[in-house]
Amino acid sequence: MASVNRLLATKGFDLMTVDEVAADVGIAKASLYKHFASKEALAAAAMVRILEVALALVATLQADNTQDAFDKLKSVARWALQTQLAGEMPSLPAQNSTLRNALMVDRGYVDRLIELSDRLGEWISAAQSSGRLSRALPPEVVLYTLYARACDPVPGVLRAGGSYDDEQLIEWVLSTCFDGLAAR
Amino acid sequence: MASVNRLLATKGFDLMTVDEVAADVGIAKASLYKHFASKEALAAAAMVRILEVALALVATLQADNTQDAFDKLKSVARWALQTQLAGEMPSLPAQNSTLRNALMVDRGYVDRLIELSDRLGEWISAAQSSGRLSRALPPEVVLYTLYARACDPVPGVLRAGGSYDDEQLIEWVLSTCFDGLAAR
DNA sequence: GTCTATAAGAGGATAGAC
DNA sequence: GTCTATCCTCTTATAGAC
Repeated sequence: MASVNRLLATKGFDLMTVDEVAADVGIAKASLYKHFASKEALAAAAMVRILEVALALVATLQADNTQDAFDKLKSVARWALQTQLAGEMPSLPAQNSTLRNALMVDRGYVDRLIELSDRLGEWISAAQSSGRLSRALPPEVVLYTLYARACDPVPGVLRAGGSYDDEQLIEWVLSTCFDGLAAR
Repeated sequence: MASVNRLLATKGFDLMTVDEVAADVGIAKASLYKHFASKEALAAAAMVRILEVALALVATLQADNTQDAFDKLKSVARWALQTQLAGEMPSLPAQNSTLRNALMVDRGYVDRLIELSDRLGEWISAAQSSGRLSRALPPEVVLYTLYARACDPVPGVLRAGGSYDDEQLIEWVLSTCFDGLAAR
């Protein structure tokens, strides 16, 4: 799973080959196919794994009284960016690819994605009510934006081209996301 | 080129097959290879074409005295989102793939990308000086963020899932980009 | 559960006629 | 410039022994 997540993060689903995964794990490809029915199933398992981690983080944050809903959303976004820079955030396909279809019929994946969306949705509503999150945006728009930013290519590009440390870089990307490009 | 741009936009480079392009154009695959040396060259030509359009837009905006630098950046972003929703914005690969390497040695592509970046960079500096664009962000971060938003998957997802018209949807995405998710 | 070997097919690219 | 036919490599997936 760790190998798959890393390869999925760096190359994406289509460019990741099962041979590569097998080589990285150190077993034969046929052995891998004894555990996973297909390449899609392999990727789906990796996606489920990262969703589990996300759900665990959300559960921890829910018990935290020192942060309000807005801060919690930001904490989740920060974790996503950190995970992405660590090469552990599989980049999911936007609309294309066979993977998308395979994931959408995978109960384990869909159920967890819905659960995560529900939890985040509650925080979005709360943060809009409290006035910290923009009320001009439909909750749907906020949710999809957060999902998209979790796979944002910007941190990777900045790290590759730049002389900034990861900490600084993540704060800037978080700022573009929550504060926007315009001055405040 | 139009076919390639559309296919590149919907499926991405890796999932787009030369057979598909040929079929879409209505000629044999071998005929296509008489005009373009490789699949990479085909995609590069499409990328150059969209960069040309972008540069033309920038040139037009430069002559416009009714908008300041900040507004011009926003206009470019709006055009990018419209083009993307029209299925004419090829989605470039972030860091992975053979395409990236092929593009980076393609003089026609690199020269135009640098020119575009220079033009946008001037507006970014000006907009920061005038105080409309955040001074807390390095110009580099702003530029990469704008490029990334031009290929943002959010508008496509929102359109697929939603009952909003394109106009409204683009304004929301522009808002998340320039104003951020946080309330102002 | 792991392996070697191989099937099956997709897809990039080319040969060579017209 | 366009076509048909073909090559060849890469990749997913399976057969079957140990």
